[in-house]
Amino acid sequence: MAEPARGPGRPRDNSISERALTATRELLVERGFEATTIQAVAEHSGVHASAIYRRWSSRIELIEEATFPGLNPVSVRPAGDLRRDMSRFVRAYLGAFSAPAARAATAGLIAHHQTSGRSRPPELYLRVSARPQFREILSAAPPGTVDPAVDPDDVFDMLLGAVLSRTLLADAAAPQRPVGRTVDMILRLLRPLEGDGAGAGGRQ
Amino acid sequence: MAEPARGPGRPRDNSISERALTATRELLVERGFEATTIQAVAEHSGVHASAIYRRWSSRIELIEEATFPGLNPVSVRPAGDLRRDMSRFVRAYLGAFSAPAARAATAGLIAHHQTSGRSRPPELYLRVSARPQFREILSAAPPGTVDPAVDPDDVFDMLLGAVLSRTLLADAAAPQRPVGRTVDMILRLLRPLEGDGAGAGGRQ
Amino acid sequence: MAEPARGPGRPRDNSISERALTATRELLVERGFEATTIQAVAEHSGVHASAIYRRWSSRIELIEEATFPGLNPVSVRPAGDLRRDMSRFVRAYLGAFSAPAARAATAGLIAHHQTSGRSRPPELYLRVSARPQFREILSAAPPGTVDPAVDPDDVFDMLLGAVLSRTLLADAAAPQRPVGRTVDMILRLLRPLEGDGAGAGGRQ
Amino acid sequence: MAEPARGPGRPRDNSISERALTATRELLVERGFEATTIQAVAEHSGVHASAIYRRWSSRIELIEEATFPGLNPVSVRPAGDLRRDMSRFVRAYLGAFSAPAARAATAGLIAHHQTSGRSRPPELYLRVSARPQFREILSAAPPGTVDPAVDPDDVFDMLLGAVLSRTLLADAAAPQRPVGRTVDMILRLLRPLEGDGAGAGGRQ
DNA sequence: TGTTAACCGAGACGGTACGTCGGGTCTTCCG
DNA sequence: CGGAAGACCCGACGTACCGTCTCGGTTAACA
Repeated sequence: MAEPARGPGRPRDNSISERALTATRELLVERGFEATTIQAVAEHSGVHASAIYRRWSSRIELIEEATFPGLNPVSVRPAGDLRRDMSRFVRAYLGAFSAPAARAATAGLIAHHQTSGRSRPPELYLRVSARPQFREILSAAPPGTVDPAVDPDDVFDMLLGAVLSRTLLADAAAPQRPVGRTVDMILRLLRPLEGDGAGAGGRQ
Repeated sequence: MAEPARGPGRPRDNSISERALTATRELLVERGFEATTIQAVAEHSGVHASAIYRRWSSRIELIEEATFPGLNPVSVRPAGDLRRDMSRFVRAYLGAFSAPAARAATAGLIAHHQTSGRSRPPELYLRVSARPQFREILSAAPPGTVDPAVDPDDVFDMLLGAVLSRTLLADAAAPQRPVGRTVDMILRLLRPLEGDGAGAGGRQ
Repeated sequence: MAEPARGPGRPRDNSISERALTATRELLVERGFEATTIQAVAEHSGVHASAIYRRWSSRIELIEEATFPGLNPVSVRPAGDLRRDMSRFVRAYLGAFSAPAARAATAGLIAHHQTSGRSRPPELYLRVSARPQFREILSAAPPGTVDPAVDPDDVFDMLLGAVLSRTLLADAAAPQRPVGRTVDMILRLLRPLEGDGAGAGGRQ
Repeated sequence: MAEPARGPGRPRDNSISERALTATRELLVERGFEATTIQAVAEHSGVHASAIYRRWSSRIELIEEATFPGLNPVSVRPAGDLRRDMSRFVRAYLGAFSAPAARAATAGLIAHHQTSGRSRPPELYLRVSARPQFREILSAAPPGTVDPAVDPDDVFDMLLGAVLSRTLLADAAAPQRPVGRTVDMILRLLRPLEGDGAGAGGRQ
């Protein structure tokens, strides 16, 4: 967004960045995270490796930008209709991780960030901007729609299951579970208990 | 399990395997998945690298055996009390992933298996023997306790969220969310809808 | 020499050339031939590398100009007094190589010119204008002073030993052998043999 | 000489060392010192670069061993006949530097050792074991043959001129000046002055 | 009591990727 | 047009792991 300052010196050739990012995504899909080395990207894209190092300080940063550019996967204004809002949110949230390259990269990125430097918190990719958004949607829901006894964070963790099970674990070739089913599950979790609330949940 | 044939020749020194596995776990915790190389394990354990290659054909196999030996994380006989059975199951299931070394290895192993060889299906570590077990518990529940409209696989995916969010994303130093909360969530999902069942779930 | 045409446009800043050459000499002395890269000169002098490339087409040319500008190390008119003429010549000749920067550069320049391009003949730095001059001095010597059986080139080669042993091989910190000793050696070589000339030299 | 200890572990493949050294010499002659990189040696010899790094810690060490193995160029027992002894010595000494690969490497090696580390003194290649040897020959000469007023080191420096002028400066294709001429020059330097010794050389 | 076969350590081997640095060329902005 | 800045391709550098291999030297079970 916005040209990068444009000072003196030869400007960067944008097509080089694009070629590198595209090649990165292709390699992620075709050969996987481990094989997506800077050398391989250079060879596959025709860009010289040093031009890649000039832009990204490591292969991790390259892969991050190729798969999660900007890092703001979800941005939905709640309208007050719980099912409708949730449906849009889940669709957008899942969408950020459903691109083939993102699917191929997520586990590797998490593995990397669990350890080194902790430059970015490991859960960045999955929670950032999404968890607050999720809470916002719940706040906007009509009174009586959401059980106040339920912790939104607990529900959000459940939603993560749907995301990660599709992203990391499901066979890439298999058909994805439809999004609507996941929304139903979330709504089930939020629904207030009838009667006295002594049914399933309540303790602990 | 079962001694390895025991023909002529010098038998393997079991203490070497143990030292290697222990060092592997220590390195996973202290330095993370990427830094847990065979060379590092050799150096840290005092075992020579070739003795490690004699036992495990790659660093991935070494890490797998060090963190998920046997690969049967859960084994619970359902007793028919849904809350009680589910509580024991979730506790056992989470337990398999809560060891520090397993936490440090899971993402890396998933990343590896997403691609290469597909020797083992990627979701192995998380579903194997657990998904059928989960269904079994639901089957054993008293009639009327579990909504027949709910797909057990959808619920299981939600449970994965609780597992993975603790395993991969949460800060290792932060306190873990208590297991009971997760069990409540699962039971909420399974609870039949009052009235006609056309409430929250049903469409799509 | 002579201003460079002075057409339209901004004239060259001469101080830049000087700063670069000075920095080159300093780097040669402080860090040696290999470390005297164009990048290092740019950094050390505050002159941008591209301004250096505008003036010299390679680092070799830069170093050459910094250490042997003009390439006419010796220029002595012989007066006919052999010892006096030779003394002045040797002093001037050695002087051309005794500057610290020249000492540090000579071997590297020779190594470069042995191979590449042969743009300049490799022995340039050591013989050009000096070998003819040397012969001239011998011609100007009074008859009977110089043995006609001696090949001036052979003697000049010997003189090179004194030069190179000081330039390339002697420890920079060690005291230099005095010039007079070298002159004595040269004169010994030139002195005619007494008697029949059947003494030391003569055959071959 | 003498097998290299033969400890445990897989022994080194000697043919690899030989192939590398041979390729190094070939590249020195054909492409020169600067182009004799470890990569080029690897490619030209078919030996993998890592096998080269296992034996030599830098390209300088590789080139040193390829051109001056053992570093004892001269080893002559003086017999007491000055001309004969000197002739054998000069022949051997020149021989050490006359191999085409040595000619191509010497200047570069000197340039390198002038600076870095000073692991080996720069003049090593030219003086080691030769300067003492030279003095020994002079000592063994019959009395009256060598002028005691002459400093052997001064004479040796002159000899270096003959060596270096052939090694570094002469065109590789040109015919070499015959060795006998150089021996004559040396003997001229050593010859005692007739009469009182106050002739050509004396003081200063 | 030997054989024999597998173990163990050590370390060489050909590979691949890493990230850095220097080389020259070229392109842009500013004075 | 000169000068600073910096991107561009290129290639060498030396390090670290990978997984395979060949050794010399144990160490047991078996004949």
